[in-house]
Amino acid sequence: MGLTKSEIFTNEQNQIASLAKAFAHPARVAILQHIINSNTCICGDLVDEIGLAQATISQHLRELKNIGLIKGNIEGTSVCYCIDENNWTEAKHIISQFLDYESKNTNCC
Amino acid sequence: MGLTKSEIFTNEQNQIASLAKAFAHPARVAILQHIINSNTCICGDLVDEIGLAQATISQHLRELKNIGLIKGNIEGTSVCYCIDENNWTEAKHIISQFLDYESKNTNCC
DNA sequence: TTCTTTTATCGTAATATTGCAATATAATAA
DNA sequence: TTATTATATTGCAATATTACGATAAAAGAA
Repeated sequence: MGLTKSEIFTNEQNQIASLAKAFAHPARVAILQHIINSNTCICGDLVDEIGLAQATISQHLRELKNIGLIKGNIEGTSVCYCIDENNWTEAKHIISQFLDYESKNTNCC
Repeated sequence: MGLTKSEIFTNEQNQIASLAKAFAHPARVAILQHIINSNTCICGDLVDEIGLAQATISQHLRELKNIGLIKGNIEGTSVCYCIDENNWTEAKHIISQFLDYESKNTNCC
């Protein structure tokens, strides 16, 4: 047990859940907000601004990169991270569509 | 370790992460979609329609109820679950606002 | 009352996540 | 070359999540 039964759900359900999981930790939310709001997006800056160890930040960055929300460009010894705009927009659409429902069941509950 | 350091993040960051966590499992996405799309929202129907044990569905329902996305009304021996429209709308706004960013850094990366 | 139905909770095993020290890797500087 | 700097990876401990059988609780039926 303890293993999510992905195979019994639709691709859409699994995709929504995967995207939501990327946003489901405050450190990753903070990382994304920092990348969005600052003009620089150097990994080391994130370590300074967020109070977590370098290894931890790097791990969260990898998760965000794996799901495609950010991408990293090597600049000398540093890495500049930024939002992958295409994937971000797609993610926004998928989640918005899921959240955007018009109530039909005014008689229920 | 293994404990999220909530205290180093803003309330907004923690709130976004908590909401996202509710959507971060396909079973909960499926439950919400079923509640939204069907006219009935009886717990037992969800157990039949989704291929998970009754205890597991009940556990997911509790998580969704705890965060306020759904509410349950007792109807005889069954429980009718439905979306908490006010909280759902609020959650939608919080997440949409987070996802809705206009790119400023065309020169970055 | 007892039986049935429905949902919730408990207990537990398996797996996943979080966090960090230590270390490895890669690029540049001296 | 050897240092230095920045990031990634490894390994591990602590905690959280997922899933389900067993059982409890609550309401109605017999």
